[in-house]
Amino acid sequence: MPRDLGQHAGLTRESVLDAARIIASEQGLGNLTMRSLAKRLEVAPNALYGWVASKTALLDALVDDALKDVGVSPLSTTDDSDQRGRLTKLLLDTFDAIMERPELATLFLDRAASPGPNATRIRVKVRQLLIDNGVAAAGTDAAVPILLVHVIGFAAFVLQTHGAKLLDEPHLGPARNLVATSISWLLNGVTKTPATA
Amino acid sequence: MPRDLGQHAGLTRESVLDAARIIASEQGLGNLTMRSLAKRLEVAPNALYGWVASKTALLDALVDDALKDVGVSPLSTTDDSDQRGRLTKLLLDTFDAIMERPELATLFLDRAASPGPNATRIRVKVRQLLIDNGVAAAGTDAAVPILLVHVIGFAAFVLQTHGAKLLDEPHLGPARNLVATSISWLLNGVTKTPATA
DNA sequence: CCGGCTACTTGTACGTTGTACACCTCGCGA
DNA sequence: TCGCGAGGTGTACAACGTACAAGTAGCCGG
Repeated sequence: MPRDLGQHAGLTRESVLDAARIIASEQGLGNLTMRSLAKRLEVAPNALYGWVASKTALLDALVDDALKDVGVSPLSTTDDSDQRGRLTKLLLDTFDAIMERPELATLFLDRAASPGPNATRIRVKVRQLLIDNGVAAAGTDAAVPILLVHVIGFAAFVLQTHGAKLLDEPHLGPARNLVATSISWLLNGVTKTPATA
Repeated sequence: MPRDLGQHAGLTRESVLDAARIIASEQGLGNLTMRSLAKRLEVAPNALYGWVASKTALLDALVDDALKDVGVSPLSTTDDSDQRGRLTKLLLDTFDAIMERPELATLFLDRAASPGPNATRIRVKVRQLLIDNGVAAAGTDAAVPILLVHVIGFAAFVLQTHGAKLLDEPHLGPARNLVATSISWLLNGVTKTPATA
C-alpha cells in the first residue's frame, strides 16, 4: 500500500505511469527513458524501480491501460438483436483506443497477445460476442485473434503511413470507415464458416 | 564498389547481412548487436559501418531480404482463370516467408509499410492481382494494406503465441489453413464491395 | 620498380541506456 | 523515545550505437 503523499517526493504507481504517458505523447516513445521519466518527476532514476519492475513492465502497463475503457459498458442493454452490431462496436472501440495513443502503436503490435488484464477482458468479450453471433465455441479460438490482430495491425498501419499527425476526428473518418468495412468482411466469413482449426 | 575479397578481413555487404541473419536466428534478435556481429566476423565494430549505414538500416535490409523470393515467379503462366488463386498464393507465400524467419517477426510488424524494394514489389503485385480480380483501381489503395497487414499481423501473432518453436512443416499446417481461410474471407469482401475510401 | 592514392580496418572514445547495490532518512507505531 | 521499514539517493557497471582520427594494405600511373 503506497502512502498517498508525504515524505520525499511522494511517488505513486499512477503518477509514474501518468508521467510516462505525457512524455511518450509529447516527445515520442523514443524519448521515454527511465532517466527522462525520473527527471520529470524530480527523482533519481532508481526511485522508479519501486513502482515499476522494469522498463518493459512499464511499457506493458502503458499499453494495457490504454485499453482501460474498452468494453466496460454492460453487454446487453435493451435489444437482444444486433449482436453483430455490438461486436463491431467493440472492435471499433478497440481501434479508437489505439488511435488515441498513436505513439504507442508499435507497442500494441508486438503485444497483441499480451496477457494484460484489459486486453484479456477484451478478448473474453469478443469471444462471448462471437458465440452470441452463432459461432461455435471451438471456432472462436481462431476467430478472436484473427479479428483482434486485424484491428491492431490496421490501426498501426494507418498511424504509420499517415505519420501519426492527422489523428483528430475530421481526418480519422476515412480510416475508421475502412476498418469498419474490413471488419464486416471478416465477420461475414467468421459467422458463415464452420472454422476449421 | 566493394572489392570481392582481399585485404584485411574481406567483408562484404552480403557477408555482414549473412552473419546478422545467423546471429538473429541462432541467438535471437536481442543478441544481434553491432558488437556481437563484429565479433563473429572477427572485425572491429566500426568496420561494419562501411557496409551498413546504421543498425536500423541493417534491420531494414534483413526484413526486406527475407521477402526476396516472394512473388518473383512470372505472373501468368498457363491459365488466365483462377486469378483469385494466384492472389491467394502470393499472400500465402508472404506468410510463409515470414514464418521462415520467426525471429524477425517483430521487425516485420512495424515495417509493414516500409519502402524496401522487395516489399514494394509485393505490394505492386498484390495491387495488380486485385485489379485482375475485378477490383477498381481506386479501391486497391485500401485493399492492399488491408490484406498485407492482415497477413503480417497474423504471422506475427502465430509466432508470438506458439513461442516460435513449432515452425516446422508438420505443425505449421493448422496456422496456414487459418490464414488461408481468413484471407479468403477478406477477398470475398474486397472483390464484392465498391471499396469506399 | 617505385610512390602515392584510395579503400578498408583499427584504436579509442563518448554519450546514453537499463538497472543493481549499498546506504541514508524520514515518519509512524509501540 | 526508539527502532523499523518504506521510500528515497549516490554511485556504479556493463552494454549499447556510433563518431573521429590514424593506420595499413593493395592497386595503378609513372
